[in-house]
Amino acid sequence: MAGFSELSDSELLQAEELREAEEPRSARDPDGAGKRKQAPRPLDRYALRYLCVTDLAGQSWCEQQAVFGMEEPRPPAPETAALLDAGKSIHLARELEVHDLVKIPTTSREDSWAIKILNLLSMIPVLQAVGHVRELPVFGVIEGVFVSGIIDELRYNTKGELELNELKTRSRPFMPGEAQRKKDHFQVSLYKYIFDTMVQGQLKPDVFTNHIHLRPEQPLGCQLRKHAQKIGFMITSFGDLLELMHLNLMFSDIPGIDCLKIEYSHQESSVPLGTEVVPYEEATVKEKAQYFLAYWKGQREARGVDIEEAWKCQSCSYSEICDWRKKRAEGLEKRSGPKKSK
DNA sequence: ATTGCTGAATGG
Repeated sequence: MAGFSELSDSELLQAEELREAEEPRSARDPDGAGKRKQAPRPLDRYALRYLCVTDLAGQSWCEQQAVFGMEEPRPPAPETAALLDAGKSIHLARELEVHDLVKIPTTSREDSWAIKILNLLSMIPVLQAVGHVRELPVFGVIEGVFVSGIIDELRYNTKGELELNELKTRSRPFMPGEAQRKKDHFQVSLYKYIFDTMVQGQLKPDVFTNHIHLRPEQPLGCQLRKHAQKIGFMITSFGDLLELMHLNLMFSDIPGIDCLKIEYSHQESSVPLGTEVVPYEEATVKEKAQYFLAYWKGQREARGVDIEEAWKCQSCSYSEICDWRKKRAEGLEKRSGPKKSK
């Protein structure tokens, strides 16, 4: 509590958790009413109005796993959970080095989205003045799908370039394998893609109303308005904020990201393991995004990993219900040929 | 919509 009460001019707003009673998914459609004409696209089936950057990155690891994660979320295995927790607290500690967290009560969906947008807007002048921010939110539309994410760290380096830095902490003291690096490269490339389009002024107010179905006329909560005012935004409705956001991004004079870096470090010893400079290939990023989003738009079936990456299944909590894995095993059996002839 | 609708990322 005490840690969160200090206010500074660079603070991160946080939606105060208000959990409502959860409704089981099965109770939503008690079947029978509407006859199915066509299978809905996965986005609609899971009632997803947007995807996160890490959802797409997760697809790069194993698409089938990412899909299971949406249809029946399961907690990770205990030892993985410990790893994630360790990673989380390291990230939080780093975040607190640069700004405080402030809890803001919310009463509407517009309020919670307003918090994310205010966080973004409040970080732009800090980036320009201090030259360094952490946990910067990004929003954009890729292939017609709204995508949201948070950039770990953004700074102007000694060369004056705008540099993205993503910290990855590891349990074992060496660099990750190819599959993991590929996933991480895609993750940071997506951040750049979204960030660049955002500062080009492409994040228009109607993106939030059309894709997320937020109401511009919705008045923002009192505490939220007070806070917005403190960081220089006089707003009453959510639409006011959207207009301000668009103008701010258009005229903020922020360049695109020049340089993408991933820093791997050992969790226990915090020994740096290596830094990867990720070459940004826009065409490749677009292609991959298009391929992964095609699944969510119902344009193709989900795929699991190929036999070469079957080792991933060992750390997957869905391995025993995965048909892709089963079919792959069956196919392998067939191909292994007539070993025993009677 | 009758009603209702998600912090993202954490690591492998």
